[in-house]
Amino acid sequence: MGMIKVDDFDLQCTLESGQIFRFREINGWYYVSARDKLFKIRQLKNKIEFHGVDQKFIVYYFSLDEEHTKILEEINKDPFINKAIMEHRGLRLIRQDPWECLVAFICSSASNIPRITSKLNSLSQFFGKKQRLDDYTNFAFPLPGKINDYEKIKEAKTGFRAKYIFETNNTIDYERLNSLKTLPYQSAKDELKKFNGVGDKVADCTLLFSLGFYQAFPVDTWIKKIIQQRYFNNKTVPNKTINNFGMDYFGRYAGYAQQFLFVFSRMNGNT
DNA sequence: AGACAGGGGAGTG
DNA sequence: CACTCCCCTGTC
Repeated sequence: MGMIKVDDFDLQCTLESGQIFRFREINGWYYVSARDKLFKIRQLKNKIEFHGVDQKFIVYYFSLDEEHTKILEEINKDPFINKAIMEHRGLRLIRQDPWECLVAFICSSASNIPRITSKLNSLSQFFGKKQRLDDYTNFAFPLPGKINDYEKIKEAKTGFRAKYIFETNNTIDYERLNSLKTLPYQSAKDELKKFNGVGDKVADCTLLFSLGFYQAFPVDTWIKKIIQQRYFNNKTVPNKTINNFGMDYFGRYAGYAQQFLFVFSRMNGNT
């Protein structure tokens, strides 16, 4: 158990911003599954309280050690992004496990959050180890190599993504994933895109959420919508154009800008 | 009730 | 680049 004082951190906004999928709120606590870890956490004003992992992990996982103020200053390029930042002050990027992150975003294609959660929980249940915290039971996310039964993967309702997950599981390991951290952005992205089921968006999510590439600017339909509306005079442009624009305009922490815009766009509906 | 789209990607042309 | 299909589920 532990308790930390935090500044500029909003637990709920961070957890519910579409970065991670395996968490659940019970009686004021968030129970969070992160690869092989299961912990619970809650926020009371500027304090967070947690059980199940040590403080070092919490600080790392929720990016509490970063120069947050400086990052916000760097991406704060205009009144609109400023508004998005102010409305969702405390939103942080989570530092995920790269393997779980990659599979999660392969599952995300043409899907939505509840269904992604369902797929990941089923995969964990079928291939991972059972865990318990208080009266809450869940399953650890299986290691690479463990998600090796194609029929079971289908059973997790992964649909056409089943073959992608199966192939990726059989060819990837942590050494290969972690080695991507040392590559330049574009090379790391190209490497990820070699996996079936991984295109620009899934690669960028994996790079941003789990491999430390803060310049990555994932383009999904929400980001496409808001960027076109605010920066392209509401004209339809290719995703590649939006990707390039985001990285050029917001700079080395473009991924943070993307996260604020994503939450802002979703909160404000599809108008 | 059946068509349709949903926080992409691959395979075509 | 534009277009279609991919599996599945909830929705109108």
